Amino acid sequence: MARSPDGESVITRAVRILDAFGPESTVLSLSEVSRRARLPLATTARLVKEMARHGLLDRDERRQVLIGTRMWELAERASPVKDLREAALQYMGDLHSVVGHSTQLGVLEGDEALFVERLTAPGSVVNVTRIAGRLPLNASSAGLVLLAHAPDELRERVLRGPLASYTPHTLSEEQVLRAELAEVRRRGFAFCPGHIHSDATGIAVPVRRDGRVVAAMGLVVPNDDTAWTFSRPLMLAGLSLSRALSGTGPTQAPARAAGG
Amino acid sequence: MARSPDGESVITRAVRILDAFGPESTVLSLSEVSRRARLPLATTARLVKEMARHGLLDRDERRQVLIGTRMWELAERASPVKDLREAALQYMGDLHSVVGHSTQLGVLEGDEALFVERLTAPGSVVNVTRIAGRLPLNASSAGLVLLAHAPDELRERVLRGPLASYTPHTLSEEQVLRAELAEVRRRGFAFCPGHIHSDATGIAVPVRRDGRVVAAMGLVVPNDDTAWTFSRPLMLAGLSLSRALSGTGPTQAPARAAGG
DNA sequence: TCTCCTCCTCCCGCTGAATGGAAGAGCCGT
DNA sequence: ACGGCTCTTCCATTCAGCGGGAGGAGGAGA
Repeated sequence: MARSPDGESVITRAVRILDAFGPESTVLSLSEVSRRARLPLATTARLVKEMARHGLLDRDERRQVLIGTRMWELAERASPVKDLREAALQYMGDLHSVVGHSTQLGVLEGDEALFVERLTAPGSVVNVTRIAGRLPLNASSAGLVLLAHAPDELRERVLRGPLASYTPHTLSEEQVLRAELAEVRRRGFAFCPGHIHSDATGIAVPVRRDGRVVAAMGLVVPNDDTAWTFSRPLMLAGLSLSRALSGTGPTQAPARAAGG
Repeated sequence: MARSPDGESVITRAVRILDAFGPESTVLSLSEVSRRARLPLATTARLVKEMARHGLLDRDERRQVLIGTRMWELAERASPVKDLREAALQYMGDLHSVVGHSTQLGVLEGDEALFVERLTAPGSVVNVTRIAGRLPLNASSAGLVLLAHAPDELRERVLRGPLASYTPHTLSEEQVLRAELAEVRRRGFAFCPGHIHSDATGIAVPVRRDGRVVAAMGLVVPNDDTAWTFSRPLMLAGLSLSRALSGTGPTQAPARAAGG
């Protein structure tokens, strides 16, 4: 939408600039931003200046660029995720203290699972998720739950699209995945032994607000015979959280179907 | 910077749209957004559509507009506030469990104190702060600490500017405020009995990263003779948190001086 | 049922803000 | 001193953004 050769709107470019930052790259030089965002340096400089003027970005004493506090404020003040996290945190805490393994909460964002909250157990099995981190829908237990209850259009798109694979156990074939999604819906939870890491089992249940699945709460436990036993407390916690979310809040946490 | 009569860039308008949302207005109709952002309806519609395309905004089944999850992700993934909150939360928790009153963490953002974390005590005295909420620098205890250690340019601007007043005890005169800031620096904490609400006393200490004040940790306790006694545990918690923040992290949480 | 109102989307011609190559200034290590 | 990096500034070009207004959809009231 811009008069540039590649035809992009200012907002697209601004998002690309914000996207240049990540957990491993919180502080970037202007040219690093330019390279990561694939934008001409002059354009990057102008946009960064403008965004910094509004506090979306910040520049330290060395003129390095970082995400601004205002960005956090705008996102936090009115985000539906905030309600969800606050409501979920106590139930996640209870669950975490009972089962003693990593507990996490994921929502559907684009065509992936976005993890919005996590409680880690010291010395637990490997856990690749992190707050504000993403995992493919077909590979993670939370992703399977979200995918199983997603709008048809999104589910079909993901099923047809390329499916990520972490281990030999990852569900990366359409028919197998399709069958498992039906099983997840029937059984009420997703059970993923070794799907992401061979030593870990992911289990996840749907979290509903007024009947609609808005998130998935999950556990990461050791991949052994006892893994199944964690499904019952997890399901209970999921039902409790769903009950707490339903009926009261005017705000709906939407499961976005629209892609990029 | 835009060709519109009022001369604003696209980014300015986008921020104005995001600013239309708040804790009391998380879900808005398009025309409400248009009115709050003071933008023509057609312009608002176009920008909202574009922003929703990138997940910065979302639209529910009734076409109502709300903040998108992507917004939260972009802010959370790389924000310096994230580090600060995560590091602070355990010390705040300890403090909270020892003193049994509301505990909060504020940073300097623009010309105000922005509260980024809070632990509330059930049945505690009134506490007007909320997460992602703001208070004037001269009125709140956290604000006084931040102002006392702010760059000269910012401090002088605030001192000269209009000073908010909540109660007769609010420091709303330049000379009184100036003297108190010196006292805050000397004494090491801010003590604000009845400055915001006559029943409550705010106390706050600086939180430093590598010597630089990056935040203020505060308590809200009853406004009585015992209030002073809370200053010592608070100072201790502040020193512990500062020590935990210093020396390790590569990221600096910048105290923005530039205004809007 | 009809009217009135508000809500929203789409159309479309105008125009000046955004663009990005290039020039130049600064900084560092060799 | 020099090559290689950084970043800022300049400026002619031009198309993305603009927003008034038409028109459709939906809901409340009569």
